Amino acid sequence: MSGAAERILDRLRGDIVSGHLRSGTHLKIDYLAARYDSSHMPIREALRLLEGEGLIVREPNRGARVRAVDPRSIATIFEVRISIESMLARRAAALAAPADIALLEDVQDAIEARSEAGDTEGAIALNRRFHNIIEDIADHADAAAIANRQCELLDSLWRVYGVDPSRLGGVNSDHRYIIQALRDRCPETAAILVTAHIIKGRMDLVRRMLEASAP
Amino acid sequence: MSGAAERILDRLRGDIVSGHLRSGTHLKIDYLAARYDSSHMPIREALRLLEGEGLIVREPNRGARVRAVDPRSIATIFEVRISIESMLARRAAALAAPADIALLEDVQDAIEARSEAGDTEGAIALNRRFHNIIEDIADHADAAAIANRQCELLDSLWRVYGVDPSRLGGVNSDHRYIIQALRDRCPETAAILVTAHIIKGRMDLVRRMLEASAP
DNA sequence: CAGTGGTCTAGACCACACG
DNA sequence: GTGTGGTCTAGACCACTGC
Repeated sequence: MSGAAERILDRLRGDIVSGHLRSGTHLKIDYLAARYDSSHMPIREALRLLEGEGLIVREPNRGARVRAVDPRSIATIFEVRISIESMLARRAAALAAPADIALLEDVQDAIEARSEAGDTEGAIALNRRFHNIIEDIADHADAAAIANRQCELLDSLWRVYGVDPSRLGGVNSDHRYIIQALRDRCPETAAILVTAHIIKGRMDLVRRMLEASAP
Repeated sequence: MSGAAERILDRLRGDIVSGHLRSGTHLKIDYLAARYDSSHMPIREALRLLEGEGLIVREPNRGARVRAVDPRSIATIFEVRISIESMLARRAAALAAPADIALLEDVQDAIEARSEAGDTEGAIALNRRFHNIIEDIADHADAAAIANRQCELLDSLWRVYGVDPSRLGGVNSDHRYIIQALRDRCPETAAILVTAHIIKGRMDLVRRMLEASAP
């Protein structure tokens, strides 16, 4: 990969979540093409992807504007994520085989090892893998694609606002309970646990954002 | 609108849901460009939209193939729709104002008038409007966009397999109960009613598909 | 009417898949 | 290596917005 569109995407996303481009800013195609030294098409592609992540809004014949990255709009983005991921958890609980459970436990062991070693970055990467495995078990590529589209945005936000290390303990506890719900084949339990897990992530992220804006 | 991409999209979707293009068929860009007398870009655009509707699958560097339009894959598409629309119903119940309820009742009156007059086509169009109003009340454009993306596909399927007129009575009954749940501000009730409403639509559609494939 | 967004053409180019 | 998908350039064109 690593085409022009992807490069533009990363730089634009960085400029938006870091606050360098204020919310409401009109993103003009010609300006962006000149700024990033490319033609129209990669710009359109990048804007399309940013719209999918919820970072900009596009109105027909009126172009793209930067969307507010505030707790309120973040909440609506999380709501989509919760709807999809709780459904995936329900499916995963119905479909999980013993080998899937064993794989999840191995990954969770690794996450906790990294946590205790203070390797937050490594723990975050494995955490992503943990949730991808559940999506694989659920065997629903369409829904997983919708859920994952927003992870790029969330990762950017965590990168800007930082992860509170005290958060890791609760995450690991949640994961163990989720694994058990999958092993016990309890779809509703798994859905509720995953929903709570995501909501707690939202609460932590919003708290970090508020702390950063009013120090 | 009415650009080349949209024209290609409609023709491709028609060829797929009507069975003219069998599931698994490899859709080659050059071939489609020649067939529809256009260049690469509108083809890519149409394929991108069809992927969003769930009618084709695309693998990196391997191109697009027609996805099976059978009851099983239809079920997974409906699952996304249920996740999103039940969430929207929950929001709508919390946000609905008296004026919103009055509008819904007006539209529902019109739907029933068309139903009794035998104007199935008109009833279907107003039915779409009914659900769009609920999405507006829910005030969540992102989620509504995801839900609506699949309506084109479902409309095409209903058009091919036909609507059983006996279905209309149940639909109208469901709508009246949904309106009441919104008026009473019962989020969970509204969510359950909408979920059941969509599931019943899926069951009716699948039955029509099975009847058509084994006459 | 000017500015802008959106789409399209025609063709070049690279990466990957498959034989 | 050939075919194909995917991306990109450069520029033309039309539709719509808003002065």
